[in-house]
Amino acid sequence: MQNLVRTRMAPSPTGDMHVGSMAILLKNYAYAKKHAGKFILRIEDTDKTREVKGGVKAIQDIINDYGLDWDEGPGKGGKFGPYIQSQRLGLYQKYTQQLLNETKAYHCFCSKERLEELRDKMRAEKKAPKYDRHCLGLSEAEKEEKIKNKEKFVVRLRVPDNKNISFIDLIRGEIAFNSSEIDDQVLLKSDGYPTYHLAVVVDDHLMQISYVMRGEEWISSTPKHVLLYQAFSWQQPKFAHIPIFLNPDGKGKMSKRKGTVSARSFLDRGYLPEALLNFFMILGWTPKDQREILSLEEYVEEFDPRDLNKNSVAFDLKKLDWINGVYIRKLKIENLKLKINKFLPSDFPKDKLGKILVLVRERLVRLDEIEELTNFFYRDIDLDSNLLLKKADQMLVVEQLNKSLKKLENLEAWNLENLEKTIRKLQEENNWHRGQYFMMLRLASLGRKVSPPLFESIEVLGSEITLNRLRQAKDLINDK
RNA sequence: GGCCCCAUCGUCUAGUGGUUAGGACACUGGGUUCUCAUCCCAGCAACCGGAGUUCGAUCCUCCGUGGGGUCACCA
Repeated sequence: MQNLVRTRMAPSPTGDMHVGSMAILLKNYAYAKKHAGKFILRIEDTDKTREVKGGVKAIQDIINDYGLDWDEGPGKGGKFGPYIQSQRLGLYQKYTQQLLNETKAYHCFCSKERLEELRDKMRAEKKAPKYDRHCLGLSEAEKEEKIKNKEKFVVRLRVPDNKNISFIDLIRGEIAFNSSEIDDQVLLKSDGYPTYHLAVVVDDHLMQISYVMRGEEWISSTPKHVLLYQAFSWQQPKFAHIPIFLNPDGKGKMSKRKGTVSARSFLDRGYLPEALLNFFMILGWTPKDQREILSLEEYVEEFDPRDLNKNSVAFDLKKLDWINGVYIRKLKIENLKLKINKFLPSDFPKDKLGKILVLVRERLVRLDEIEELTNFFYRDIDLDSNLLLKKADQMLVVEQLNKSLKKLENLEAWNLENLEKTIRKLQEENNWHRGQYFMMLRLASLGRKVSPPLFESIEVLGSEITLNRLRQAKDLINDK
C-alpha cells in the first residue's frame, strides 16, 4: 500500500474551472489509473471572500461532463476525508500549534497597512518584498498581552536564513532556491483559516498523495512547501509542474482577456469532451509512435509525466477544430443525434434529424454550427436573382426551371434515385452546362452556393418545399 | 526589478555527437466531385545568437538574447 499512486486535483470553488485546470486534472487522473491508484478530488475553499455559491457542484459537474471522475472526494467519500478544506480547520490549527511550540512559526500582529507600506518601500528600493520579521522580536509577555487584548494575528513560518532549498521536478530535474529569497509565509490567517501553502502540505501529507502534478506557475511556491515538509519531518511527494497554456497567439498565459477560457465554455461551443481531452493529451506530450488521435484508455496506458515537454504551449484552436472534426466524423449517427440535441434550434424538424445529420456530419467542425449548416432545410431562404443568372441569361434559366419543374412535378416517387436520374437526364438531353445548371438549382432550392450534395439535399427537403422554391425562383426571374 | 523555468518549421512535436532534421495542424497547389466538406497526392517551412569542448555540434558547457512564471492574511 505504501507505493500506491495517489494523485489529486485541488480546485477552489471560485468560479468556472479553467481549461488549463482540466488538462492538469486529466494528467492526474490518467496517471492514477495507469497505476491502479487513486485520483482524489479536494476542494480548497480557504478563501471565504472569493468563494462562489454552488462552486463545489459546478466543479463536480464539469469533471463529469468531460467524462472523467474521481475515486475519493466530495460525493464519493474515502477514508482520508473530509475532502473539503473548510471542514478540516481543526487539523490546520493543530499543526500550526505544533510549529509554534517548536518555534518554527510565530505570531504576527502587523496590520495590513503596515505590511503594505513595507512592501511599497521595498519595491521602491528594487528589492523583493519580504516581511521584516517585526513580530519575531516580540517578547513572550508582549505577545501574551496582545493576544489577551484580542488583537488580530496571523501565524508565520519562520524561514531559515541562507539555506539551500531544492526539490526534484519530474519534468525538469532539480530546481534550487535560496531560503533567503523566501518570505516568512503566513500559514494561518487571522480568521483561523489556513493559507494555501499550509493547507496543501498538510492535506497532501495526510491524504498520502504520492504525486503532486500541478501547473508550472507553482514552481516558485514549491520551496515554501518543501520548507514545511521539512519542518514537519514529513516525506515529500514527487512533484511535476505541468507547462501552462498560452493564448492561441502564443503570447502570454491563456487568459480571459483574449477569449473564453473556462472548461465549460468549450463544451458550450460544441467541442466534444473526447476531442478536448485528446487535444489536452497531445499538447506537450506525444506517444512513442507519435499518433495524435488517441482514446482515454490508450492515454492512460501510455502517459507518464516524465515524458512531458518542458515548454509552455500555445492553445492552438485550429488544431482543436481539426481534432473535433475527426471525432465528429467518427460518431455514429445515433450518437451524434444525442450529442447535438442541445444545439438544435427550436424550429429544427426533429423527424428529419437523422437524414440531415448524414448530410452534414463530415462538414461539422463544432456542434454549434448545426443551425448555420442546416437552416435552409426548415427556414425560408433568400433568393438572389443575380446569383441565379450569374452564368446564364434569363431565358435559359427560365427554360431550365420550367423543364425541371415539369419533370419533377411528375416524379413517381420523390427519392434520391429518381431525382438524380431525372436531373442528370435533363442536363444531358438539353446539353446544359452541368456546373451552371446544378449550381442554379442549388441556389434556387437551397438558397446558397455552399451546401451538402444537391440531390440528397432536395430529397430531404421534400417535394413540396423544393417545387415551391423552384416556382418562386422562376417568378423572381420573370419579374426582373 | 529580484528569483525561477524554458528555447527544433507559423503552431504542437520527433530526433541524434556525424540524418536529405521526420510527423501532425495550418497554409499553398493538384486529384476525386454538382458547390462545400470528406478522402488521396504534392509543396512551402525550423534547430535563437556568440563563445567553448570535440575530428565534428541542433544535440554537451558557459554567456547573451528572447519568451514565460512568480513575488498577498488568493489559490
